[in-house]
Amino acid sequence: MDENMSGFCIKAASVRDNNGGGNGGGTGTKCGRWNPTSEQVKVLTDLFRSGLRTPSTDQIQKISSQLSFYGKIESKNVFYWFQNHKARERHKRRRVSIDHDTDSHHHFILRNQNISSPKHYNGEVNEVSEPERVIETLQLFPLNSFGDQTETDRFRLHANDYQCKETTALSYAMDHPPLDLRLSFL
Amino acid sequence: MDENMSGFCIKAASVRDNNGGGNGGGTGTKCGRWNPTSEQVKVLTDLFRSGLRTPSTDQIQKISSQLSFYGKIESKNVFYWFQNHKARERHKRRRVSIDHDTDSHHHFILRNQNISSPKHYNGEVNEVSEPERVIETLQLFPLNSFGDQTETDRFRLHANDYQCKETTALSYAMDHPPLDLRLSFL
DNA sequence: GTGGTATGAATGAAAG
DNA sequence: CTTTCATTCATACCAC
Repeated sequence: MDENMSGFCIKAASVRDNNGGGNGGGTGTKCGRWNPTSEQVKVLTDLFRSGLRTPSTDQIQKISSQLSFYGKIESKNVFYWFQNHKARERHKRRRVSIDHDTDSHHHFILRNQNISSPKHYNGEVNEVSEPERVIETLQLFPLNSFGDQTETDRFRLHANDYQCKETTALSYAMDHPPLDLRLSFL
Repeated sequence: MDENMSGFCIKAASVRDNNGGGNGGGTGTKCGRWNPTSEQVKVLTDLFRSGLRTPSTDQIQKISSQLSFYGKIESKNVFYWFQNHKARERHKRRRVSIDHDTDSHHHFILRNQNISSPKHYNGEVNEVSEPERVIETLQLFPLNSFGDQTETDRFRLHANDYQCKETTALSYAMDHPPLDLRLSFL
């Protein structure tokens, strides 16, 4: 594949290594895409946990500037990071709750061991439960900018009806289960 | 980072052994990550072969629910399975087609468009028709360090100017850089 | 014990 | 915002 990814990969550092220390030498001197330092991740996560979800352009620039202290970073990285983090947070949340709902009928495997898999580990390792707590420093920005989503939330009153998409034969066939034959739609 | 391993698998069954029959194999799978049962793999593979590539969320949920009969499984696992399977098939395929040039035509694929800058990140993100943004919060420091581009610079962010160029606002926040704490300016 | 391979999991980047 | 793609990390398992 061609790499004209605008790129440079001068930074030989970092990997998702671990040491909080520096961007240490990493396995992957491989470049091509941003590989955040632990500190960078920490700061970003911290900001996210503080309630920042969709930083404005200004905020992105500032964050990026600050994080460049720890290593190479661009604004778009920050942008993507927040987008991904937010999206995956939601996705995960959705998926987990679905799992817990549908999870209620397989307690007996009758194979060689009953599992008793605890299906209530519900918490994220990450305390995602923090509502929209906005730290006061965040409020230094205009409240009606995009710093908080009081406005966008209003559009989300209706549940993401996301569940009523297409009803293909496939999904139809999976609905009523004759157990093993449930896969007969194949 | 923010992923809980979600679990432990007490299931001693399954292995990617090969008998398509029972989930007998049982090398005594340790755990840490999902280890699909033979039946689970079989079903997933069949689904894949029947044309299913990227199941929607509800499909994933149904599949996962069905497969939970054979052992512990989560929606996440189904999601990842399809993701990986598709990607790896594509990868193999790509590798094959690259040196597929049996004839003298070099129609290499090169479906990699050059990714220069995130053209999507032009700031159009989600402006929900903000009539006017009234800054009613006190500005401890001017946001428009470079001028009045609070609105306009949304359309240019992808420069490689990630190096800090403003110092006015920042100098406020950091008397002396305690590193992490420098982001308090947000 | 070491290395290779298959594959689960994660995530940056981008497309839709 | 949601979904998909591509790459990489991590781990289980097998072979030697």
